[in-house]
Amino acid sequence: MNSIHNEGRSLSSVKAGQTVERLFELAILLVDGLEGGLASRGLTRARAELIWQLHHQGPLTQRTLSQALRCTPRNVTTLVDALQADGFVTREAHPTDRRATLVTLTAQGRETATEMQAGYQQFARSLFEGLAADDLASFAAVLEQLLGRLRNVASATREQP
Amino acid sequence: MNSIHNEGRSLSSVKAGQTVERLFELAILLVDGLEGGLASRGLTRARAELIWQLHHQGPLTQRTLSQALRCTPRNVTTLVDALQADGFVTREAHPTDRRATLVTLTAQGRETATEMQAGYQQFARSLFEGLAADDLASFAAVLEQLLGRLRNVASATREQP
DNA sequence: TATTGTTATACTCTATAACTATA
DNA sequence: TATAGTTATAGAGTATAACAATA
Repeated sequence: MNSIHNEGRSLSSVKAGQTVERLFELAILLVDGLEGGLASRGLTRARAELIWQLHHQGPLTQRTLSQALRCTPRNVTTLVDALQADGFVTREAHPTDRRATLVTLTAQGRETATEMQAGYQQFARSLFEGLAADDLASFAAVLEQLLGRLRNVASATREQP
Repeated sequence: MNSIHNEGRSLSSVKAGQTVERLFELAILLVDGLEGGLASRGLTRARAELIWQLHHQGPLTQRTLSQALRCTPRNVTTLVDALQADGFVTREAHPTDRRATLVTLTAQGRETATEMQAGYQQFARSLFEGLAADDLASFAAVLEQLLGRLRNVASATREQP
């Protein structure tokens, strides 16, 4: 008797658990796939994110980069060192603040960023290829809801950890 | 004129790109949230995954663990060293193969695994709370399709990198 | 001869703390 | 005094290669 009474709730609960499992699996596959593509260009995820920021925002100080990447200034030093050694970025003098350095993409860095962007869009198209527009739209809508909840949790956690 | 002709395809393409961006954001939030919870128990993601395997499959050799975790045997040595030092696992003699060691959860390890599982289910319920069963079902269906594609890509990449 | 786990070594990401040059 | 970036040091995950004990 209880089984009938609880059926809806139990099923939803099980479904929710399974779906979260799938979401985690998806997360892992996405990140792994991304890193595989980056490795073939001699990049790691952290270094690629730095290039990505510069590509979208133009030259930035290391201070700004450390905030954009949510890591310490010391960490940015290491990343920029590596990217500079591999020819992706240069350190330029800041026009008005002699303490700061402007990290700037080289031609090679810009080319790499452009390739990453193209690969990303190609990946997006192939992932959803053949999916009905309606299905994509409703999937995206639920995804947006989930993201809203998660962003709230994340920002609350950052403020009061 | 071209804009009308291409509208459907362009819109889908844009939507696909946006949705992939959201998927990546979701992946990051999921992993970050997970790691926050683990850190409060003195665990890292890699160590938690090892505990998770033992919890679901019982005592395993390090060889088997290295395959389950997709990392080198050497890496497993480091993880087991750390987990053993913190009291989560022990190394036991293999009953028939004197080369192998069986990594086994301690009482503390089992308790931690149980807590992780409870937290995971709680998280799953709260993430989907209030979402209509239909929406959840169709979301899960699309998710399953995407996973199918990604798994193919991933396994193909592993075999011919 | 093949397999299990280890020592040795190295690279990457990350962090805190102390310090230099500049604002 | 505060800020930008560095040196110094450390922990964690990961990898390859060489080696021991055992199968």
